[in-house]
Amino acid sequence: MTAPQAHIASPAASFARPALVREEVYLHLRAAILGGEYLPGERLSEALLGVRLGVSRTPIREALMRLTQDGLIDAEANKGVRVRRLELREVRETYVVREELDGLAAALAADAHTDADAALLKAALETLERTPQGGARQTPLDLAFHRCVAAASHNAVLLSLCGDLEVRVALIKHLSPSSNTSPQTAEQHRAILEAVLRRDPDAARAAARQHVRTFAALVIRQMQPDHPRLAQGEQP
Amino acid sequence: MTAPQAHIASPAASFARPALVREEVYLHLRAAILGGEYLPGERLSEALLGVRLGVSRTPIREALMRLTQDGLIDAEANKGVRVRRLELREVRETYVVREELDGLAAALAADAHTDADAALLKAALETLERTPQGGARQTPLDLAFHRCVAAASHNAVLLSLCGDLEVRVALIKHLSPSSNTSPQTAEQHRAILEAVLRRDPDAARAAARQHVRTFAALVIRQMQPDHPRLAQGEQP
DNA sequence: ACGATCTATATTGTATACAATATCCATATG
DNA sequence: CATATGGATATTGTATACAATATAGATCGT
Repeated sequence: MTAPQAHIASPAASFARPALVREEVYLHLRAAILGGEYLPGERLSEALLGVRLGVSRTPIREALMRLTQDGLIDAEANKGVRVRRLELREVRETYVVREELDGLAAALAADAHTDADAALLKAALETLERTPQGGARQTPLDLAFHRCVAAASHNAVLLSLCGDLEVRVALIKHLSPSSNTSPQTAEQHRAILEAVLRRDPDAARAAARQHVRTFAALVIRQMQPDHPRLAQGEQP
Repeated sequence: MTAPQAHIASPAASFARPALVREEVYLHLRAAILGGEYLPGERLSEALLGVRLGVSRTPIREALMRLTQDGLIDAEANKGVRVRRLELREVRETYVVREELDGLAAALAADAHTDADAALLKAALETLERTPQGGARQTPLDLAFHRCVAAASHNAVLLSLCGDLEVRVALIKHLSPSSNTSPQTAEQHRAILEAVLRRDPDAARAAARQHVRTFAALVIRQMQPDHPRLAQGEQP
């Protein structure tokens, strides 16, 4: 292709950062998968995606490889890739680790946060609380708050890991959007924020861990095979 | 290239699993970087690597992207990749997280390990203890022991994360190979093993965390700018 | 009718060709 | 002499071509 494709970047291609086709493809596919546009088990053909996005197979392949390492798709040699089907076991394992890492992040944030971090945290939580519950709009704001906490830890490695774990679980979040609307969620967020602001690492860690546990229980309950929301039929 | 290249797989190309060129290239480059064959800051040209390994640029590029996500190399758009230069800050941050994750792994292993895990753990530690100290041969055995602990946790997500973190720090391990030979290392390994075997999660966690702290202190000390071993001159 | 094998098709894996960007060195200019 | 500028060179980014493997359907045999 010679002419740059116009239909990848959704909001504004005007001052788009990437300029690298593979980057745009990666972001596009990631959003599409996490948004439930492609369902677990669905096969992603390189050629088809190339035609659909108006680019050659090369950047498609490179984006698919990144997504594979992200854990969003499964790749089999000579057989292409499929959107990953998260098993209950993996979700459970992920939350066990997240409880530890989010707890660490909150504890570190309590020690290390700056005034700027504090302002960001307060702003993130206020935005979140002002948003009506239950909508799909709440999920990204919830993620933003947790990312702010991780960022306030001033530990880039930890921040990166928390993000990776979050993305994986987000694979099934769009199937259980009601997780955010638990009545306990709001006050737990407050508890985390307050412990961090008062520079109490132990309380911050405990609050963050409790929050992860609550959240995990909700998500996992909805993943039970008999739960109405996703009695997802296996598609071979 | 039409003829399959023979000089990538070092030990035995006879029953090599990959069969995918990009996989072989990935493993080869990873080992080379971790082995210190390519030094931090060194530029890796796709064309040159392709010629050197006897393959085209395509699998090289794909391997380099994986290594980028692994954190072993830095990629800049239109400017290629360089072997990552680990900063003291990142090493410190990594060990803070590792202390938490290795501790968790040990605690879970104490709860969840099977008889087979126990046998593997004992074997790994015995092999490690029988190996003369100080040699480069000890590093992989040390890693193997820790991987056994993580595996005994029966948490695949955690195992994967521990591996990722380990690989990153291994970037500078070859510059400070003496870290393994600390007199405390051996007894700390024993302490972890025994706590796990007696199914004492708290003790296992404490032992693992202490071990990471000890190890981190050694590595970080050797990274100080004035330390003789690596007063590595910046190469622009 | 059922199963196996073989062939046609489609898809992935690798190689190469072309385009765009960066790098470097020589030259010119203040 | 230092700095800016221009073009030649090299390297990366993308597209396409070719090879190898897998998939599906048809044909043949029992």
